[in-house]
Amino acid sequence: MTTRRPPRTLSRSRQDYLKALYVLDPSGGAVPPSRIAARLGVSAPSVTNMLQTLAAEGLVNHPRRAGANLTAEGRRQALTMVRRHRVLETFLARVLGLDWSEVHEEAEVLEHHISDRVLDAIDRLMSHPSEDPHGHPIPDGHGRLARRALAPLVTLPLGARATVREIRDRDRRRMAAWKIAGLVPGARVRMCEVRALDDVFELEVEGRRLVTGSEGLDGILVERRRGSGDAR
Amino acid sequence: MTTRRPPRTLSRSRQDYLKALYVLDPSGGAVPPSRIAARLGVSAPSVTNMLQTLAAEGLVNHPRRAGANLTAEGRRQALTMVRRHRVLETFLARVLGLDWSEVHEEAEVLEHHISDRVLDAIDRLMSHPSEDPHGHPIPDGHGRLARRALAPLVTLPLGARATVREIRDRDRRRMAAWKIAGLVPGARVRMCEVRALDDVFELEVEGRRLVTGSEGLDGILVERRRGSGDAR
DNA sequence: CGAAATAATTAGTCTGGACAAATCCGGCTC
DNA sequence: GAGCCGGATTTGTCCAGACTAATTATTTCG
Repeated sequence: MTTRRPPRTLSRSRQDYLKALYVLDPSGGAVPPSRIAARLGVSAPSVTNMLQTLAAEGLVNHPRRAGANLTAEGRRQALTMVRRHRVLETFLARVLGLDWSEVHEEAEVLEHHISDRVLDAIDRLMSHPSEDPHGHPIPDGHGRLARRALAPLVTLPLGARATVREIRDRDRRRMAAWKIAGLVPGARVRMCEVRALDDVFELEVEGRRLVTGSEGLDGILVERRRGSGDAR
Repeated sequence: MTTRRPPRTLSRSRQDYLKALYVLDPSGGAVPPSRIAARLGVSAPSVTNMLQTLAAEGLVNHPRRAGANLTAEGRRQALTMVRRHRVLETFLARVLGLDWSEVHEEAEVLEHHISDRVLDAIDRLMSHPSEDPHGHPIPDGHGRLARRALAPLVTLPLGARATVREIRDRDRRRMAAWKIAGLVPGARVRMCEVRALDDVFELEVEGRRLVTGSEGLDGILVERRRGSGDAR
C-alpha cells in the first residue's frame, strides 16, 4: 500500500493495462478485472496484482472488489497510447500499404517501442491525420479527442439511412468479411428489414443487399443520415 | 550444459548479444567477454551467463576462457539483425527525415520489434536500398553481404585520394562534427600531410582543409581512388 | 435465509535476465 | 618457480511480471 510515484517511463505491461482500461470503458466507469484479463490474455491474479501496483502509483483507482478505473494521470497516459496506436495504424495502411485488417496487430507491438520523435515524424509525413483506417478519431498530442455521436449499426431503425464511421479492429476474420461486403468507413447503408425474433437484419450497403445476424454486425458504428424518415 | 534448441523466436537480449558478437568481429574471430560487456553496457558476469546459454542453444561457440564467436546459425541470426538495423536507419533518414546522427539509437530499439512483414514493406517502399545512411552495406534477406575493400582513413598514405564510404555510427557527437566537416559517405578526400609524431593529420575534404588528430578520424573507412600516385 | 455459483484476492512459484562479491586461472615479472 | 594482476567465471540475489492453487467476498436463486 506504499504510494510511490510511477516510474518516469512506463513498462510495456503497464501501458497495456492502462490502454485496456481506457478502451474497455472510454467514459471512465469501473472495469471488472475479468474483462481486463480476457482482453490482455492474462490470468485474473495477474490483473489484480498489476492493478494494485498501478493504484499505488496513482495511475488507477482500485477499490477492493469493485473493478478499476483510470485516474486523470492514468487517462492521460492511456490516451497517448491510443494516439500512438492509431497514428501507427494509419501509417502502416497509408504509407506502407498494409491491409486494413492486419495493421492492428502490428501497431499493438510498435506502439510501445516507438519514440516520440519518430511518432511525430510519421504524423507529420501524413499531415496529421484525424482518423485511423478503421475510422477511429486520433487524439491530439495532449490527449484531446474529437467526440462524435455514433450508434451501433444494429440499432439503426427500419428504413433509416446512415454512414459507416467506425469498425472495431480486433477480429481479423470478421473485418475481412466486412470489407468484402463493403462495410468500410464511409460506406452508406440503409436498414431494409429487421426480423428481431430471428435476429436477422437485411440492409443495403452502397446499393447491394446484405442479410446477416446481429452477431455479424457487432462492432460497426454508424452516423445517422438525416433527411430520410424512419418509415418504409 | 544441457544442449537445447534455441527458442523459435529469440529474446531481445539474445538478439543483442548475437549482433554484438557480429559487429565486434565480422570476420568471426573470438571476441572477449569484456568487449561485449562494454558494448552492451552490462556486467561481465551477465555476459558469461548469456554466452553459456547461447552456447547451449548452438548459437555461439564458447570455449572456457577463450572468448566466443558465432556458429553458422548464430551468424545467420546476427545478420538478420544487422539487416533490420540498417534498413530501419535508412528508412528513418530517407523517409522520415530524421538526422543522420540520430537514426542509430532509434533503429537500435525498433530492430527488435518490427515484424518481417513491416520490414519488407519499408524495404519495398525504398526500392531495396543497398546502403544505410552511414554507408554500410545492407545484407539481403538471406544474410548475404556485399564485400568491399575499405581502409581506415588514417591509413591513407600521403598524397593519396579516396572516397569516404562508411562512418561508424555509435558516437553522436563525433558524427555531428564529421558532418560539419563534410566527412560523409561519398565525400572525396586527399591526405595532404601526416605528422605521425604529433599525431596530426592534414587533409582536404571536398576542397576544404581539415586538420585533426587520429582520434578524430577513427571510424571513417575510405575506398582508395586510383590514378593519383602516393607522392605529393 | 442459506447454498451455490461466480468473481476477486492472497500466497507461493517460476522464468528471464540482470547484478555484486568472491573465486579462479593464465601469463608476465622478478 | 613464486607472486601478482586482470579478465573470466561461479555463486547467490534481485526484480518484473507472469502463473496455479487456495481463499474469500458477492450475487443469485431455490
